[in-house]
Amino acid sequence: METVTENQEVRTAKKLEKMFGHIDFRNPPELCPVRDVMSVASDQWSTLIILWLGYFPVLRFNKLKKYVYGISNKVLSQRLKVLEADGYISRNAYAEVPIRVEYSLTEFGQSYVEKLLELTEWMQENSPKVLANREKYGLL
Amino acid sequence: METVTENQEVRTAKKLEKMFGHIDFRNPPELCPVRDVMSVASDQWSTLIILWLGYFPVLRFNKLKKYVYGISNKVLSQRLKVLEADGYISRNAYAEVPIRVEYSLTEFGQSYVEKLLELTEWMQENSPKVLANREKYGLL
DNA sequence: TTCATTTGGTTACTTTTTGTAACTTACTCT
DNA sequence: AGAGTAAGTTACAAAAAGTAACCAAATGAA
Repeated sequence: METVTENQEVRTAKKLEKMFGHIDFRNPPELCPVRDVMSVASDQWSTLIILWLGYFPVLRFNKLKKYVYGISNKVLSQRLKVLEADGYISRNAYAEVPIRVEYSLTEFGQSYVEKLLELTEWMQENSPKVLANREKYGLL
Repeated sequence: METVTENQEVRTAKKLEKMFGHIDFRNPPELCPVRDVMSVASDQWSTLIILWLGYFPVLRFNKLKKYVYGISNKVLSQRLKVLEADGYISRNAYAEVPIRVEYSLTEFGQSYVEKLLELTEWMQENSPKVLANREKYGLL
């Protein structure tokens, strides 16, 4: 089992240093809002919602529910509210009957989905490794 | 309120198409393991653990608990087991008294932390916007 | 006229996941 | 003998998530 090389360690440490300075993750959430912001945006359901809104420019409640397989009305509606409050998505309701409500990414949400796609891409490439690791670990 | 431009939409859609093809997120988790793999790795506590292990090459249980502010023994121990099973971290126990257990990233974990750092960097840059959005939304 | 249908949710209730804090093991130091 | 230490575990309480029934308001069908 290889340990981390000095170079790798230093490189990563410098990056983290630059990013967090003195307000690092050791602080409680009140003093480290990044933690809170991140936990909303990278929540399992939120990421799926955002990915689907990156795929289709506009989606209505029931379409979202269909694409985000397995989500409940309750959680979908909660997450949409929070994501709207945080500025990732916008909600537009039209006074038709039955009512029509359209959700879409804001520009800010667009910029986030780009990042999220990179992470997802990594996941897509590497999930076979993870599954293989799980198998191996299961045998121990 | 700007809607998404055609270009942006098409670009993102192509990326998602390339990435997921027919086994997309509409499928239940059994058929879409990426969802499951991702929900483990991007869990709030897991990301903090991994970031800290990217910062320090080796950390013992109680140090991790100190850095990952607010985590409980129970959850820390659960997450460490899962992250080990998934291949991100390795656990080395030394039969001293009291026992010494060292956690560190595997090479695979190193490659993940790089991606995670990019996302975190985006969060660090953009969390002020999110906080501002929340304020604004709160007034409505 | 009465009844079923539609969308975008909400509500009450159950189950699962988290958090809290006390406890454990095994050896060493006072 | 009693206290301390590291790395957890365990029992119990609180919070979050899942389930499924319900709602409003108008439209179309019987």
